[in-house]
Amino acid sequence: MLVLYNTAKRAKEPFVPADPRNVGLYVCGPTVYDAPHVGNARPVVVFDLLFRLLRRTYGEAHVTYVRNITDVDDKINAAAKERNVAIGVITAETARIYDEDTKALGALPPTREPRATEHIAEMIAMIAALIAKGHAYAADGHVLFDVPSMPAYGQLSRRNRDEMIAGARVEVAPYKRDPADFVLWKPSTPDLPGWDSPWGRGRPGWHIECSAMSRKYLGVTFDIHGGGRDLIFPHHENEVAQSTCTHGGAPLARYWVHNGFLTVNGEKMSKSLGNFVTIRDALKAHPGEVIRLVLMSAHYRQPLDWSEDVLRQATAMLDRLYTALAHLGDTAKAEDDTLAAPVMTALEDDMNTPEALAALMELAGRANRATNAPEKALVRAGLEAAGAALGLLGRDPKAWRQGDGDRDAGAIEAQIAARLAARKRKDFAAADRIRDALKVQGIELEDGPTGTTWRRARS
RNA sequence: GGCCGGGUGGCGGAGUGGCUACGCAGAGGACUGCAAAUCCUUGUACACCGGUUCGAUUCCGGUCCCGGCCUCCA
Repeated sequence: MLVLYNTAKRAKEPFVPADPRNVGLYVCGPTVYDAPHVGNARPVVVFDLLFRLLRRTYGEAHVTYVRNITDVDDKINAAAKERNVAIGVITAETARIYDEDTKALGALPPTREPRATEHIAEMIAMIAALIAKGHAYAADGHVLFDVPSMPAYGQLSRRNRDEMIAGARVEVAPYKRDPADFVLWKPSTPDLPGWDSPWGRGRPGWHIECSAMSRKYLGVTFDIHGGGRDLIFPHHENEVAQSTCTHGGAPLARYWVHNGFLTVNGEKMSKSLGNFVTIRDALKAHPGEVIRLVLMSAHYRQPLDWSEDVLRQATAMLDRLYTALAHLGDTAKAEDDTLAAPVMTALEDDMNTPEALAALMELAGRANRATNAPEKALVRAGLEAAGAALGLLGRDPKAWRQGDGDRDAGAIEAQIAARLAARKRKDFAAADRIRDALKVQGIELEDGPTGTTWRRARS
């Protein structure tokens, strides 16, 4: 039984889909104006984990995961202007990088990745419906959502209108009837992207795309809406307002799941603070699997501090796991994967990845202790099932330990053979010289009962 | 100012009203020609002050500190 912490209730709840044959998950995706950083990777990994969990429970064909791509936004316009290239160049390039980076982190592609610019008509229709129902109004070329028209506004983020107005740090635009009103549509000057609409040529506000696209691909009410916790307000609150008012009060999402931040020295990693590392740069120094494991090393709702030390620790954990797999040799896995159960149970408890990883490490210990084939087969089945649930351990242990570029393998094997010969004639000094020479090159030797194996040391 | 989170051993990080996960690092032992890998053993932890309780790290109240949202933000 999957249990999730529902932000709307501020409590853990059993997850029961409205229709188990058609489970819907919507996650706010990237605004494609700049290469994503590791903080942006956190929800990618967290919701990939949830996607895997749902698919495992309800069947791959019965889960729809939608993650949008926001390709119309003022930051994109600014980036295009700054680099003096067309907007389409920026969005295409950034979307490509995002795709490559998320793939490198072992994230499955979502079922759908709709783009905002391809759903302008749906947004216009929704805005028109909101105006018709008295929840929005046109003013000065803009269309605004009329917050006072919705008494329940603020439930998700648990803040009321008065507090927001009192705490507002921004000047209220003159065309707003109420300070809390937010933009659904805004006018575009000729140099900016724009679409014809009943309110003139313009472009959508920030929140409306998610309301329009989730409706189109998942329906009026769907199961889970996810994103970073910084989206709770205003983005998700406003999505709720737009969608429920368009749909006569039908709720937007039944469960809301929000991930905590990645921090650096305790502070949120963000573009504006400048304390970010792009996924791309992180991948230059570490395998994607290491980064993925780091992002799972803390519970998803907790802050997670990004540092060299956590990367080192995640690398050590993967070394241990892949060494354990190697220890199982070529024993085929058993049919029975019940040994993965503790990992699954931990994941079903609001995606408790630290506990799941602890259980996984215990399986590694068991693999190392296993002496007979039936037990090895059982442990392998457990490790593989648990690895698949976590999106880890998909590589060949030998490839992990020795690296993909095997260009030196022949030379290394030759050195190992020479050392073996030296050991046979008890010339340990010569044998150790060979081992030390390899070590300088980052090659570590391990003598086992079935011979000597080697691996590349990782920092 | 308003609203939210969080403070766990050298480090990362779960969890629990009483039996102190897991990993990394450290120590001792086994194995090894010596190592490495592996196995076994091992350590003083729960911000502070009160309260409830037979008993609190875990519940309640307060204090201090850190972070987040209220503006673009995963």
